[in-house]
Amino acid sequence: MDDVLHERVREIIESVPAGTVATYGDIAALAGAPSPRMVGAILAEDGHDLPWHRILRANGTPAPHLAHDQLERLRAEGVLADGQRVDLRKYRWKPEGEEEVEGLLF
DNA sequence: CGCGTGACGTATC
DNA sequence: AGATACGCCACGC
Repeated sequence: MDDVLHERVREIIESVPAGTVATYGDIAALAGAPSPRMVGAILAEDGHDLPWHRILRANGTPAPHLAHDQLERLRAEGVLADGQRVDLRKYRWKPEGEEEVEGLLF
């Protein structure tokens, strides 16, 4: 195994259902990542197969270079964004109990 | 081993 | 509302 963390992050992101979004910090916490930066780094490296468009920043705004594409993809899934910001309070993915327990304890 | 860089976060001004 | 500072950790040089 290259990196458990690597696999973990990918798994978490794949677990995010359509129409929902998660923040880098959430993914990092659920995956047990030391810092949210790793989430971005992993996505930049192996995020091609993952629904990266469902990952937003802490304030509900997507990455600068992807913002345009990201918001459009999200809109197609039912996640309406106010031109720039997404309603995290409404679309924020809430992890199911077993997922976080299984992940954190392992 | 130090330094810069990065799809980040929080605090502060 | 914007910009700045610091922390955080992996990766390349």
